[in-house]
Amino acid sequence: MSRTFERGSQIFEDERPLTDDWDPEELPERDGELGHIHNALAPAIRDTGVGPHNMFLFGKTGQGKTAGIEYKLEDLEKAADDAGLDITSINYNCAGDSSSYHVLINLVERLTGDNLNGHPMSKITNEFFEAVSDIGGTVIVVLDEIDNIGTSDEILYSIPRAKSNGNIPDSMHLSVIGISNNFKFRDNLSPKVKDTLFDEEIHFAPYNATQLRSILERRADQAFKDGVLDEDVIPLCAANAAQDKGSARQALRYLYKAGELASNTGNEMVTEDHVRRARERIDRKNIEKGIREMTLQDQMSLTAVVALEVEGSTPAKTTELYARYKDIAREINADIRTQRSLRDHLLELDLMGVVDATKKQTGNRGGPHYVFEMASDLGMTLDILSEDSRLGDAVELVTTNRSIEEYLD
DNA sequence: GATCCACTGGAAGATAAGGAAT
DNA sequence: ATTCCTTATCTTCCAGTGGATC
Repeated sequence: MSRTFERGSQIFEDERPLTDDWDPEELPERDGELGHIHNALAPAIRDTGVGPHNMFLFGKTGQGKTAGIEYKLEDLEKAADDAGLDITSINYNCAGDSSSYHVLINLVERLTGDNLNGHPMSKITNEFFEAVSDIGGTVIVVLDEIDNIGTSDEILYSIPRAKSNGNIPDSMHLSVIGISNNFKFRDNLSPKVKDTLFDEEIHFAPYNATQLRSILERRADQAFKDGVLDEDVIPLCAANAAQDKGSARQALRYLYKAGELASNTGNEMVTEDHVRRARERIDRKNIEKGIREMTLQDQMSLTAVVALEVEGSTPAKTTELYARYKDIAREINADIRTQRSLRDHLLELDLMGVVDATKKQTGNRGGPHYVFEMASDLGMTLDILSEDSRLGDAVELVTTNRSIEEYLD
């Protein structure tokens, strides 16, 4: 069977609004947060001696943090033009930089064209402030995904203090806006950075199903041809994403994939069934990626949860999981860690969203303890784990145990 | 209501691996 | 090649928690 490539689509009018790098024209679902940002930026336009406040935006991925700040900065620059004020924003994404040093080098390269890699930190810092001084007026540095710099947070300290340290002229303003989806990063920052940086902390809470629905509707309007979406398609995508992470990005992926499935198979309508299949594929990809990137210890911990889940004995306590974990580690000849360590791994898996950890205060012996169970799809997880070259044997053992038990029943 | 117990959470120190400096 | 530094990951240890038990 041979297919010819065809121009145009029965389904899509314009696919761009469904992709990650689309800049939305409005964000009504984020009115509250945008209001906060507005207030924090407002001093720049008032021009009464103070620059815009430093800000820290945090919230999980796909909550409109980046889109929100870009949206307000655009507003601000327009207002500055009208008012004849000199305001410049520098947008920088720290993904791929592992320290303040890297970030500064790349910022300097972007501003001056010189790559100063290898030079001492102090020279690079000076070079950066000189470049900023050349721009003059009000300069706002936006550092997206700032958590990548880990604990080397000098840059977050030096930018807010630039004026009082005499690095830039008194006549100008320099502020920094940090964006992060990692809550731990915020807690681990050094106290002096917290002092200087957090004039404003703005939290982006996950979208609920209704909000996701209106976001999807707006994008779908532009992306799809009229009337090709079954009426349940958008609510289903929204509900699925809301239940999981509350991420707009995720909801859009479901919708886009569903559209592609319909388009590729020559259907004229996108149906609920397409959404279901799109979701299965995307979720499986996500779980696969997550598991592949785990350390062996994480994978074995997960296998232990899977094993007990298969037997129907979840939610299970740490001790029960530890016994199973030891069996698994022995089976594949891996190092056996302590129970304390396993607990940390299990809690780590909880953060990733693969398993669910619940803290209980009751129990036949009292005192606090955790119970763990699977959060992601058991069948898919089992499938993916058993494909692993090393863990496969252990997984087989787990499933064989089940068949023996079923036999005994 | 004192004591017990299974578990937690945090700290301190050990160990290994990777990178930079010498 | 060797030494030093940093970072990540574990282990060991132990006080703290709070319902169960006597």
